[in-house]
Amino acid sequence: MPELPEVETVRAGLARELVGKKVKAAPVSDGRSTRRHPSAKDFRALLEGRTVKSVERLGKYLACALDNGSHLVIHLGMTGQLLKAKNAKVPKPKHTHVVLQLSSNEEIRFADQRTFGEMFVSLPVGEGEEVPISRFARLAIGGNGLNLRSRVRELAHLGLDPFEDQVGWDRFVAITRSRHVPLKALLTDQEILSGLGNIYADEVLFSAGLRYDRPCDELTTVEARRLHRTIPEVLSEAIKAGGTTLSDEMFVDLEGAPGRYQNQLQVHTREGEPCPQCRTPIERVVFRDRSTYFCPRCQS
DNA sequence: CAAAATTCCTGACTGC
DNA sequence: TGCAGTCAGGAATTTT
Repeated sequence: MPELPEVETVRAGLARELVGKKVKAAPVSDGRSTRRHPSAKDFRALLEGRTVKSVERLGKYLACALDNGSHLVIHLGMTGQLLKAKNAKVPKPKHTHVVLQLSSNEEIRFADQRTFGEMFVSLPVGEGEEVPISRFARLAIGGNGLNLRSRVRELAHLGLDPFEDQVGWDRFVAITRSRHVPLKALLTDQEILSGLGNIYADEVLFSAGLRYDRPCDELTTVEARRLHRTIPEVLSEAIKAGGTTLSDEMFVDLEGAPGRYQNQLQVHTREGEPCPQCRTPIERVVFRDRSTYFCPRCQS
């Protein structure tokens, strides 16, 4: 459930708490969270003793640059949480799978009930090594060779990030015409656009006045431009509100505080409630095995 | 090749 | 009270 606004909220917290600190030890109690490494030992060996230089975000991924050129990459999956603790004595939350023990004696705990999330250390890209970048990511990277995609090979496949890669409407319109899928499938395909998930795809489509099942290559130029403009508008409002915490209370920031954007959702999780624009009841349909909420009157 | 379906996972909730 | 069934969905993998 963490999507771009939630991940950005966590990034800002990590930038405050982690930058300049050394990871003394990183014990792993559930290897599923470090599954990209052959064993938890390998993960620990690559991370322990390293100092964090910066914390970046691309799509729903976090990448902490380390002092030897590696990156600690984190994805929260559905239920992943990063929680700060003053010291090791503070009781660990349920489902804590990895603990970053810092030189300050503080800890960052990674808890993840459903284990869809992960952490891994990405080794530096060698000199002259070419990282294969997808067609859509190439549109995003432009002439920027310092882009995170070229420094972290595991993130090279990610499509346009609405904030990290700001493409003009003409390029965006071309992207909407490059595939023939329902609009919501386009918005949530991380290899085309990165950062949108089920919640914000619904919210963006409502704000743009477009139905989830419109074929993406049949939008008029005016409609595609409206969509292009709406994406960063909705996401930046959600970031301002600290992200969305639904009733499962799975998303919290580093301090354990929930977001506030759930109070501003226009349609998502609001089945049967009146549309904020026209008072028509919001509908819920199952689309591609996921819930989709929309206004049948305002969205076409 | 693109698009759609399946799989992973656990806790909350529903109905009997 | 217990218990089987259902639901939630990000992304890798498999199938069409």
